Formats: sequence, C-alpha cells, structure tokens
Amino acid sequence: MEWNITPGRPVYLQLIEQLELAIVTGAMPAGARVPPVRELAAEAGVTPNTMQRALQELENRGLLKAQRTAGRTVSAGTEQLDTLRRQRAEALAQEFWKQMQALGVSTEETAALLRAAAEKENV
Amino acid sequence: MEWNITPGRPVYLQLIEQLELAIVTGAMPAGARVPPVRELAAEAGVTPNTMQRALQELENRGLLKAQRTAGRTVSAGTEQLDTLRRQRAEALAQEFWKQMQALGVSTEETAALLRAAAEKENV
DNA sequence: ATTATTGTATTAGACACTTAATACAACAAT
DNA sequence: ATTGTTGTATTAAGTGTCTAATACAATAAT
Repeated sequence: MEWNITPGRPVYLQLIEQLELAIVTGAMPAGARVPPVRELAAEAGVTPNTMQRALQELENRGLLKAQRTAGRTVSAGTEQLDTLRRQRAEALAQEFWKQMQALGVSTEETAALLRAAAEKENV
Repeated sequence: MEWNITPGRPVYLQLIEQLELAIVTGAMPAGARVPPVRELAAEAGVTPNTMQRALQELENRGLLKAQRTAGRTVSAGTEQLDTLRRQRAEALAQEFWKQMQALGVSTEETAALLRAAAEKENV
C-alpha cells in the first residue's frame, strides 16, 4: 500500500483517510487480513503508536476488527463499503459545489472546469 | 465579516483561507481598508497574535499591505484577484476530479452527483 | 507637541500531536 | 509447553499551535 503523508495536518487523520479509501475502493477487500501495525507503520514511515491510533479509530467506525494474534481484518461487508463509498462521493460533490458557489463560479463554468480537469488527467 | 472556525485544523490556516476568500470574491475589494488586527481578532474569537499571523501571511503573498498606523489595505489589483479566483477554482476542480477518480466514480456519475448537489442547494 | 490608534514583538504557559523506547497480553504455531 | 507473532499500553521528550498578558514602535489626528 502506498502512503502519502504531508505535514500541516495531523498524521493520524491522514492515515485514517487513506486507509478508509483503500478499504472502500476494494484495495483492501471485505474480509481481507490487514498487515500488522508495525508493518503498516514502517511502510508509512510513522511510529506504531500513530498507526495504532488510526486503526483503532477505523475499528470504532466498524470497518476493521482486531483479533489479537490473529491480526486485523476488514470487518465491513461489501454492501456497507459500497454505501460508504457512495456517501463519500456525495459529500465530496456537495463540498465542491459549495466552494464553487462561495467563489461565485457559475454552473456552466463549473462544468467547464471539470471537463478541463478531466482532460488534463490524460497526461 | 463572518467567521467559521472549526477545531481539528490550525486556526491561522483557516483564517488565511477565509480572508483570502473574502478578498478574491470582492467582499474586501481592491484598495479597501482592512479592519484593525484587534477588531478582526475579536470578531473571529481568536487572539490578536493568531490573527496577526494570518494577516502577515497574506501580506507575504502580496494580497495585503500594512502601513503602520494607517492600517492595512488590500494591495492586490482587480486583475490579480481575478486571476487568483480563477486559479483557486481550477485547483478545486482538479482536486475534486482527482478524488472522484480515486473513489472509482465514473464521469457520468460525477456529473450526476454534481447536479444533485446543485439541486440540494435550493433549500 | 500630545494623544490615540494601529501594527509589531516578546514571554510564559497549556494543550495536542508525534516520536521513541519499552513492556505487557493474548494466542496461533510448533 | 514453548516460542514467536500480534495487538495494546505506558512513559518521556520534542514540536507546533494557541492563548494571555504586556510592551514597544510608528504615525495619523488633534
């Protein structure tokens, strides 16, 4: 798994986001075993403590399940993950729209900017 | 000016964002005088120190200009503000598109979600 | 010239985040 | 039964953010 930790925001929050993304997109499918805390921490370049904090938060949200020496697994079902993915997409769209409104960008221009962003991706 | 400071992210960064938004959208037009640090701080419910930090950062970016007892003014020109507004909109679109891609949401569905967000705004 | 306003700087303390280093607890594997 | 793996907890220290209180510096207004 690839990690992208940037300064300026709490690391454990970034870990949570990226882990959740990996889960809802199927990179870590339902039922799959999650690598050990120490391994994930080494990968991400953080302390086991910090990674532990992120994992526990995801466990609180019902996405992961720790079983002592048997390691962690993705406890959420496929349906639940799909719902989460949808919710996340809706929230992103909502937020994006809100910000464009705040900037005073029209509906048409917003659409145009999105098309431009899509084109730009083809690099 | 209305402030919306939420915990979890550095306050001075939120101040910078909201001040910059007010500037590029014309709420604080080019050449306008900016209220004193102490006043802005009281409005936003933060310490003058924190507000000062945000204002100085905006000064570093060339948006504001401090003139001792004459107070601060918006030093950026209208054209510059327009450019900034455009850049910000483009960056937002780019980022939104990137995140939808990461979530595996199709182009059509992205458009649909955006329409839904636009409708929802009519409350 | 004096005064009030405004920007700026300094010091101290509280708090959250993060690292580092260990140690402990549970249990699968052998 | 022993061993190794894994999750969990603890303590200490460093760093950045934020508040609080205060003082200083420059200058517009009078």
